[in-house]
Amino acid sequence: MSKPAERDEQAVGQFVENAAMTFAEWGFSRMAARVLLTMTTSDEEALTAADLAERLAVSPPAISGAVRYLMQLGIVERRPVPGSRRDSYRLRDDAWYVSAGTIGGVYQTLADLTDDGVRALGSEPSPALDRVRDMRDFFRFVHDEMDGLLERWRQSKKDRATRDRATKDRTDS
Amino acid sequence: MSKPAERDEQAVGQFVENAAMTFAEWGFSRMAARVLLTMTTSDEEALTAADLAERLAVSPPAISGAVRYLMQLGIVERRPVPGSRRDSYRLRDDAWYVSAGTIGGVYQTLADLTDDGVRALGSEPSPALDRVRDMRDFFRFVHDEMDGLLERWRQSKKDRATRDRATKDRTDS
DNA sequence: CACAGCATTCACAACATTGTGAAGTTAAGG
DNA sequence: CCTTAACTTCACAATGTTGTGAATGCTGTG
Repeated sequence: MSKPAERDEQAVGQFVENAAMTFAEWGFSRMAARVLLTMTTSDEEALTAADLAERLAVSPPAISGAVRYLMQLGIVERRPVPGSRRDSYRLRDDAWYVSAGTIGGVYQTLADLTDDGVRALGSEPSPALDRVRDMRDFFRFVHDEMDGLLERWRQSKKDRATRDRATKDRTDS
Repeated sequence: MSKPAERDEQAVGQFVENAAMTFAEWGFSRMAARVLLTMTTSDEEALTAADLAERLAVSPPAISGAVRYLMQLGIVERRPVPGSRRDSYRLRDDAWYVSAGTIGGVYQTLADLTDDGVRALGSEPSPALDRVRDMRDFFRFVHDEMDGLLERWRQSKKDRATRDRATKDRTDS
């Protein structure tokens, strides 16, 4: 058995920044993305605002805004630290599942919005009406598919967990 | 039978701007979104850059950048106008299908990026490793699901078209 | 082959975004 | 009840983004 590779702190930092920037390009708040990735890559169960501020070398207000954003998306939970005035922040176990659901809600918004467009175009047949109806239907379709997709993801994750546990059990024996 | 509702130009304009802004919030280039929606809601098969510039009250360079963006995503096609030096731009029929595929590619990028994170964390078991692996698997999963989802959309659209044609045929008879 | 008509590129200016420092607010502990 | 430690709000400054006008390049046509 080869010796296990160790955590490469510099590479982890690069990954955090790279992934955060890719998220940001997608409309995700930049600082929130950096906070999210920092939390994802740290072994601590929960981090305080001060921890995050230090690791990212930014000021507390920046953290304040970022965690509010993340909490609104349901990705992060706030917990008071017993015996201290600090709050700590913890990633929800099902963070990706939840955030995907939230993001999926955008398709509903888009579908509703597009329905306004359908109405604005009148009932007379026209190429524009065809296109906008198609657009609306597409958004509705994707929204409807989202539920099934997330359910399959959860199932797939559960299967993997079961398999891994079985492997571990064999190893233990 | 009630008289058919007519196209409400003002409402259409509002829809264009609303939808464009929603797209923009999602990382879509603002002007590109306005161009896309304008094309979607116009009855003409194709529009020239000048048409677009006039309808949106912006300068030609803005259109230039926007259509390049849209062409890169495979949403729009450029066609020379016969008998003129102008180019015209046309929405692809399968615009939503194609663009969704392109956007789906982001999940591949994210999965690859996250795989770097997995490597950076080393092979020693740790909470961080679990989380980042989970993240990578999620992106992979969504990417893999995308194909099936788009196939189902295409099928659903085809079914609808068939049904509509049947309805029309009955009406015609 | 020169000109006319578009599209594009470039530098810039207006605008929006985002993180900082300082002041304000809340709550725990002496 | 006052002090202190944390989080938050606010105004501002730095920065990045985005569309404009002027200049440039390209292409078809007479």
